[in-house]
Amino acid sequence: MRIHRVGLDLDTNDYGMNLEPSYTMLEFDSLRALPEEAEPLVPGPAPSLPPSSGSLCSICADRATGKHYGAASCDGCKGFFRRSVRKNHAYTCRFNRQCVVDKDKRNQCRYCRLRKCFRAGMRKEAVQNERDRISGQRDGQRLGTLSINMLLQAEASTHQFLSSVPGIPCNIGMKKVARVGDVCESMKQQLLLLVEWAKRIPEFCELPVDDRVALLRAHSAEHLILGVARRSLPYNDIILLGNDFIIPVNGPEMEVSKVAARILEELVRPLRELDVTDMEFACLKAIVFFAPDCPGLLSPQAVRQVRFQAQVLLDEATYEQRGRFGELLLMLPPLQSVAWQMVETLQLARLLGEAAVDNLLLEMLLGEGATGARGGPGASIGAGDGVGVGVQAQSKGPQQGSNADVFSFMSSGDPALACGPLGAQEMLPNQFISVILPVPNSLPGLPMVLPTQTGTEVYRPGEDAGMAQEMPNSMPIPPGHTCL
Amino acid sequence: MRIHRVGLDLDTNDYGMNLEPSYTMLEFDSLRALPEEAEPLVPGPAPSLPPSSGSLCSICADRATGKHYGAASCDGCKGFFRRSVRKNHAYTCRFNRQCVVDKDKRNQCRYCRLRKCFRAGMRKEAVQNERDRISGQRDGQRLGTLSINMLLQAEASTHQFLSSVPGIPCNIGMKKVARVGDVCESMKQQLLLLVEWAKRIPEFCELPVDDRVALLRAHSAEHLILGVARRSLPYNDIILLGNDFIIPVNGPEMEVSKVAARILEELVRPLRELDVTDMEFACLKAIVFFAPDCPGLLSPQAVRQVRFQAQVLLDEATYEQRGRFGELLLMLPPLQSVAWQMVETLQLARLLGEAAVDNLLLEMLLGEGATGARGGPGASIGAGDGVGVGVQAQSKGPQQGSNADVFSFMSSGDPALACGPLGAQEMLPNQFISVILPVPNSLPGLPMVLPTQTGTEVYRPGEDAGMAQEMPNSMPIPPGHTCL
DNA sequence: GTTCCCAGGTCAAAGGTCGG
DNA sequence: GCCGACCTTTGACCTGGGAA
Repeated sequence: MRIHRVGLDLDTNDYGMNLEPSYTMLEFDSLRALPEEAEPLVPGPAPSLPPSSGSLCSICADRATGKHYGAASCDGCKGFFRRSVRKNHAYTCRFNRQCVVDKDKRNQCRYCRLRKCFRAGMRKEAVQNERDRISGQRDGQRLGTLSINMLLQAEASTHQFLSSVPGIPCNIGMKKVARVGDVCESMKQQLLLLVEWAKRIPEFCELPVDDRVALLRAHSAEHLILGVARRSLPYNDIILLGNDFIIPVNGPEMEVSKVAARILEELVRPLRELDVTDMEFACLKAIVFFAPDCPGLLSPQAVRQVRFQAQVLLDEATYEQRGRFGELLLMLPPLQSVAWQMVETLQLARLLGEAAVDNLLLEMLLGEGATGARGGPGASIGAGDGVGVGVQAQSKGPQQGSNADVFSFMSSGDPALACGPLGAQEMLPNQFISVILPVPNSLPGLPMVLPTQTGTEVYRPGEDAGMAQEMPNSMPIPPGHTCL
Repeated sequence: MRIHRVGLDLDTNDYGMNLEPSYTMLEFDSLRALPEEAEPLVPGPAPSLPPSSGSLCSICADRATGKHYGAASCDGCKGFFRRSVRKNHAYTCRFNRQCVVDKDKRNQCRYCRLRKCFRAGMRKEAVQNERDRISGQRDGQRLGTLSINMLLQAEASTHQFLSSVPGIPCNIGMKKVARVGDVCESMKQQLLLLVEWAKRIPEFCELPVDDRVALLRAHSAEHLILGVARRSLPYNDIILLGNDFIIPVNGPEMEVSKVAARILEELVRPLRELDVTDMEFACLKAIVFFAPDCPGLLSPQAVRQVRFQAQVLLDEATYEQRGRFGELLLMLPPLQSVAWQMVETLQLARLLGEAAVDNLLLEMLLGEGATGARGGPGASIGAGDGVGVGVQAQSKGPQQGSNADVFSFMSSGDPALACGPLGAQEMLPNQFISVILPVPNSLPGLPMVLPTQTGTEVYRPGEDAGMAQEMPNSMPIPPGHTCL
């Protein structure tokens, strides 16, 4: 703005350069050469002098609304000048370039009108670049196909079984200290909820079944820890399990309490200091889940894309606080570290006969052939010694009767260290798939918030792709319509 | 000048504006450039402007009028931020949320402008309601002292011993395949360079000595992997060690090659796809290094602040590409995972008697009482069985003769799993400290890139703070001026 | 007291909108 | 698609309070 004023005369000069020398309107020129006080004089044949009412448009003598682009002008000439300059219009005069430009006839010759704008002192340079639109339509945060709302819904669906509302502290004096069996039971519950959660993510459902299994196995321990950390946000010296048991940092089970202490110290505390929100948690969970490094993935690029969307969603959900996005993502290495210690502890407890480890836990947390074992502690303890052959048939989960009967998930005799990053998917047991991928029968009627989306319909090439259909809002997924 | 102008004005009169705009533009530009350039030189009413380039708006690079809401900014961005916060505006980007925000284009996307305001450090809370001021809210929000240039310099200092320039592929046909001893030798070299690197970071030098030791130990394995991944960026089927040996993915040492394969697959490949820059590497290294979760830290908050600065630097360095910052940070969990597998492999090789592991490696990679062991594979193998008591005295490192003689780093009989997160620092061996913390004598004369900065001078409250002095450019750190 | 910094505010003149 | 009456946003400039 300041520069405009300083350079005003010079700016005007420039306009002279591209005007045709054949035409001159000397009377106007002489006016322009004078200081700006001369402007109100109306040039040319206009007989009626402007009385006293201040400002007339120096182009068309209409009422001026102020100075625009260097000349007192009306809104019409202002807009005309802006449009002409913006679009770089090149008009031609159909007559003799002597057209009268006044309020009535100003639209009869654009060439002469624009020329008069310049002569009145309007400057090209005063027209700015296009700006952002004013009328904002919120499109909601969506990127690709992933949306915050969808993640929040998926998250909400896993809280329906909770006795307490997350984030609301309960009276912990009422709660019992978990024994090893309680811990395992809670873990199993949470793993089943993780499967339910994943099924709510359309991007997950569209993956090949082997990839779905691989993703579910790969970071299940981290999801358990993430969940317990979130649940424990209101507390200081205990962590709260999903089945309402607690683990005190100074509890009787040394190893377990040490994991609890790390959860509190390395996860709960920083998360509480950040005051992490539901949206952020939802994004973090998806980021952890869609790990493209997970071994044996058939379509790692698809997974990478989903994670990319999730991390950009988190970025956008946190952009109001500098550094917040980074701090949240930097929770993930300690999350991984704590998760591995948890698995190690579980492994140890199992080896010492302290814990009867459920098959689902065996498969998802301690199983080999997937990331959970590779490089993690599961690799070092118990994986190379025939663990997992002796099978306990248990299906005491309250939710959808687990039809896992017998696992025979030992396949290669490799020591876990030697487990390569690829080629693991073909040894996934069918039973495992059947455990974690049942059709969700009569899910509670969570409204589908995205009406324009195709809901949870699934494209299954070669199978029942033709069955894909639009689902109405607020309708539960019908029985038999599989997400997978 | 005035005559000139009049002449141009005459020209103005009748040229059609549709003729040869390019010519005029050039003419105009040359004219207009003069006053603009001359403006700052005018001594007249100029209010003591800082003549140096110090005050640019950190959002749009226009001239800043001071700090506003936490960030150096111009009046435009200041007003924009205030209006946006006051009215609780929710903008939408019409493009890809990557819009350039500079002086010319700052009005083209309000979403991206507001986002950049936040990224530059503006805080909602600094905008007040109505007229009432929040008393005593004079918040420094002191942005740290960490700078990209300093990190780049520290990084450069560790490349001085390299035979090949990083990033430039060499003829790998000339290189020898590493045997286990070569690998260990390279690791030791790199660990010593890590110590040198750390000493170049003033923030590191200001930490208590115990914290310095803890940080050096905590993530040394990750630094080795990060370094080797970077070095191997140009290659496909080998990784390149620091001592110029290579490890092929299909080499004779199965376990080693498997780690190499993971490095290539999970780190080198994504890093190459991102086309990671030196600046980004430097930031990542600092982010990994300053890990506040590292156990036994006396001043975790100080470490956390340094890491915060580093991650904000990385964020700012990657601003142009949406999602890039997140993708870079998401390299860290696989880095940790691969590092642990590497340590596990080393541990295994040592137990099997295949490798003679140097004391430094023992201490920094396999040592207990620090993060390296906690939750990682070092915890599962070899830590609980008396390993580490039998000590080999080796000091064959070519650089600065390692005066590490005997370690006795077993202290508590705890099984590794039980290693608590706190209270580990008092059992650090003095020898270790003396190995890694010598005063750097006569460092090579790397030019100080930031002339206005205070170089590497150290503020040491209570000690020799008075000695802090401006150091001239291109002057090596004088002998006896310790960073530690 | 004086100066500086950074909150607040103002309003001319840019911008955009959208029925005609 | 342009026009232009009508509305919003921008930012240069200003005021004032508190701290040094």
